[in-house]
Amino acid sequence: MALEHAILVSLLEKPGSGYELARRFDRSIGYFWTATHQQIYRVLKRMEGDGWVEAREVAQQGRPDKKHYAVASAGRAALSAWLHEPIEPESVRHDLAVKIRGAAFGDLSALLHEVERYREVHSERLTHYLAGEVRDFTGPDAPAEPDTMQELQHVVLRGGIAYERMTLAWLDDVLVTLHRIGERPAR
Amino acid sequence: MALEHAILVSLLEKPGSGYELARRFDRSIGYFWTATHQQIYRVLKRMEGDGWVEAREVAQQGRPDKKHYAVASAGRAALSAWLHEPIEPESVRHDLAVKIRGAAFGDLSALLHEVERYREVHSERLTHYLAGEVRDFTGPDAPAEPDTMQELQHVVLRGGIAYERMTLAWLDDVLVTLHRIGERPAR
DNA sequence: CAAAACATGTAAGGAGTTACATGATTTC
DNA sequence: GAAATCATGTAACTCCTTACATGTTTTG
Repeated sequence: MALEHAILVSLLEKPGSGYELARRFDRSIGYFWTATHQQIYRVLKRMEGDGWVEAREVAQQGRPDKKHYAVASAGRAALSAWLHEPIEPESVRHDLAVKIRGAAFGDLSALLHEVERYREVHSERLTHYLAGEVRDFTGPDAPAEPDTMQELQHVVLRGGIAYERMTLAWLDDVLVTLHRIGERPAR
Repeated sequence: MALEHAILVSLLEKPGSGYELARRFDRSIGYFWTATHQQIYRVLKRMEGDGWVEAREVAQQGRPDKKHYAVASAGRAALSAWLHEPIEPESVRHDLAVKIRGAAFGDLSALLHEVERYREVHSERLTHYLAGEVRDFTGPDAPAEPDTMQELQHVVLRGGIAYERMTLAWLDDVLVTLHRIGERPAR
C-alpha cells in the first residue's frame, strides 16, 4: 500500500487541501499513482487520526471551508520507515496484452482498432510529459541549478517519457505484426 | 476487470485445472496479469456458474481429484464481446517513483539500495524473457512457420522484453542522478 | 525424513471503484 | 442559463491479499 505514502510525498512537496491533492493526482504525482477524491478524503481522515498529518480549517468567503493539511513529524517518520522497507517490484496488469493473446480466438480487426486507440492515448501522454519537462526542467523558465527535490522529480518524469516512447514503439510492432498476419494466407 | 478474460484466453490456449492455471499465472500469462490460486478458484467457480467454462471431474490415483476446465461457447462469446469493448489504458501504480520523490525528504542511501534491488529483479526478468523467446520463437526448436496464436504470443513477449530493457536503462539513469546529487555541494 | 509438488478450498480484511449527495461561485 | 470549478463527504460493492486448512506423493 502506498497511497498514504504518495500523499505524504505530495504534502511534503507542498501542503494543501484534500481537493488540491485530488487535482494533483490527476497530473504530477498522478502519472505514477492514481487516486480518486473519495479515496483521498478517506485516507486523509485516517492519516489525521494516526497523527501523520495535521489539519487546519480555513474559512473562505463564497467557498466552502477547506482543511489545509501539512505533514506532522509522525508522518515524516512513517515515510522514512517506508523508504527503508524493501518492496517487491509491482505486479503488472496489462489489459492490452490479454486482448492481444485473446485476439487469436476472436476478431483481429477489433484488436486493430483498440491498438490504434492506445497509440493515440500514449502519444498524447508523451506530448504532455515532454511539455512538462520543458516547462519545469529544461526550458528558459526552469531553475538553472535544480535542488534535490527537482532533480528527483525530473528523473521520475524521464522515466515516464521513456515508458511512453517504449510503449509507442511496441504498439507499432503490434500493428506491423497484425498486418503481417492479415496479409498472409491462412494456415 | 480482466481476470475472467485472462483465464478465458489461457484456457483457450490450453484447457486445464485451476491448479494448472495458477501455475501459468506464475509465468507466461502471469507476466502481464497476476493472480493467486485463491482468486483463480473463486473466479473459476463463478465462471462455471455463468456457463463460461465447463468442468469435468478427473479422478486420479494417489492425487486429489482435479477439475479439468474448458471454455464453453458462452465464454467464447464473452471474450469476443470484451475484445470489442474499448478499454482505457490502465492507470499506473509505481511504488518506486513515489519512493524516489519521497527520498528528497528522507534518506537517499536507503533509496540507492532499493534502486539496486529493483535493478537486479528487472535484470533477472529480462534474462528469463529472452530465454523464453529463444525457446519458443527464435531458437532451433521453434516452429519455422508460426501460427496466429504464436505470432501474437511472441509480440506480447517482445513487449515484455522492451519494458524490461527500458526499465533497466531508466534505473541506470536514476543511479547516475543519485550519484550526481551525492557528489555535489549541498545547496 | 523433510521439502516441494499436486490439488482445492474458506475466511477476514484492506483497497479501489462507482454512484449518490450537497451547494455556492465563476466562467462561457 | 448551463457547465465547470471549488470543496467535502457517505454508501455499496467489487476486487485483491494474506492467512489458515487439509492431505497425499514424489523428489532430494
